Amino acid sequence: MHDPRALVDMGADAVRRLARRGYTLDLEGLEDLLSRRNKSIHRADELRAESKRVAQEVQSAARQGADTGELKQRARDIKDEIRDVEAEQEQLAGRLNELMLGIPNLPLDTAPDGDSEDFAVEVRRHGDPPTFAFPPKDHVDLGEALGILDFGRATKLSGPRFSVARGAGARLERGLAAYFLDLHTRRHGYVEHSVPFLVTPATMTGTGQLPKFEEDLFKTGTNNRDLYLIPTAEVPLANLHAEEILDAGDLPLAYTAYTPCFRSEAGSYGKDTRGLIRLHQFAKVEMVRFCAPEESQRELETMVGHAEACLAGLGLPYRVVTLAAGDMGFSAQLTYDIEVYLPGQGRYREISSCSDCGTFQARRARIRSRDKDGKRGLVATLNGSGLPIGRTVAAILENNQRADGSVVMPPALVPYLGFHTIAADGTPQV
RNA sequence: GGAGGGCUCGCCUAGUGGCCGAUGGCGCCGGUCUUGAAAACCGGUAAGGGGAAACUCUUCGUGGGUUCGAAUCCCACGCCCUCCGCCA
Repeated sequence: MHDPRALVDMGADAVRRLARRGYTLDLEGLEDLLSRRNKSIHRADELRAESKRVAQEVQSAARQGADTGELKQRARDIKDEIRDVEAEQEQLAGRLNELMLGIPNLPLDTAPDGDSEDFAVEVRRHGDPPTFAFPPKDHVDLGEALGILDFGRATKLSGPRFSVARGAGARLERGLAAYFLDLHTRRHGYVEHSVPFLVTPATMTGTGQLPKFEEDLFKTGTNNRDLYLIPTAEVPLANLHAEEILDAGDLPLAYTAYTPCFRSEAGSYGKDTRGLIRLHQFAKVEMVRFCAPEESQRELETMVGHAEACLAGLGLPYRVVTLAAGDMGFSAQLTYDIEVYLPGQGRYREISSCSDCGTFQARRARIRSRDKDGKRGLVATLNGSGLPIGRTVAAILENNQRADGSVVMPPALVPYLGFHTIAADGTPQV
């Protein structure tokens, strides 16, 4: 969310930047609504001040034994008027809030033009796509042949877009999670958290999923409580400090959590229906950082580095791209995607998304800081995947497959797995 | 699910209808003193809205209500604690 005043002051520049992501800002409408709300606030303030004065007069009149009947009547009249003005004020404030909650973050000018992934600009590449002396299989064929992935039974249990991992496959998932968490906590300075997977509407609003994207979420309504399943650990992690004032000296804060993620994938019918790429439930290690707003762009570079370290450590070829202004998430002002090479598809696919949200989420969730001089301000929030387990499993299987159908594990992972190869029959080779 | 107790400005705490946006202590910040530090003493120290500013309004868990006037009275809800039941 933006400060409505700041948006109005930015004027045409705000309109231009929002237009880059396909949002048409009605600047005059906003200005008008803001000024009407402010006038209403001012009027209500005046009336309340008057009402206080009259109450004082009643008291002093009563002390002197004078008749208070007339004064009391006047106070009652003022109260009625206050009621009316406050109702108007509430209505205007509600409309303004609703409008503000629906305006996406302002893309930085460093984000390229465009409205889809086709306009992403490559920043750098790491590693080379492997070459095979045989036609490489995709992770579904590999995983099912090895008996470590079972999509058929997942569908039996829950319908499409779910997965079951078995034996060495399940162990691979668990090992990856431990590997990523160790990397972030021991080498990158993140504090590991274990967080709720069900959160309130207010929490979902803090990070920007609500009110606009409810259809992307799974919702529960048990015992008259509306709770949503988290689509990413970014939601509980970034909201940890909602309504708080952090000590500026403690920044930056770096948090990580390993959680399942639940996404309805509404509107993606027929897209990536095969395999581990797009599921209703997947597991992910997430990174979240809180920092001073002026540090956020540098912090984003740092965080991308942490995500890259995950891939580099596993020996997976990847590239980093800057997302186009119109392709970024609602809360982001700049996003880098990391794409891993998938031999089964013969191309790079998104495996991590690292976003600088500036103060956009902090204003929604009211996450502030106070420096030594007592000066208060909003913090900046950043989030990045580091990394999703399913897509990483797919990348390892496809990149490390051998002609006989066996798969070699990345050396860095061996201590976490207890085996170095998954044999063609699915047996882990110690 | 049942019974009781609680929720005040970072923490603890005073406050049972008006001069209370709210007492005191701790903590924190600044100053005096000191070679420096500690101690002592003095001063400051909640958040938010509106306003260029002066200033003003709101907030004592949340929402309603009574009243000219509510931290204080009434109602509902939420959260926390203790005990009972159930449960991983």
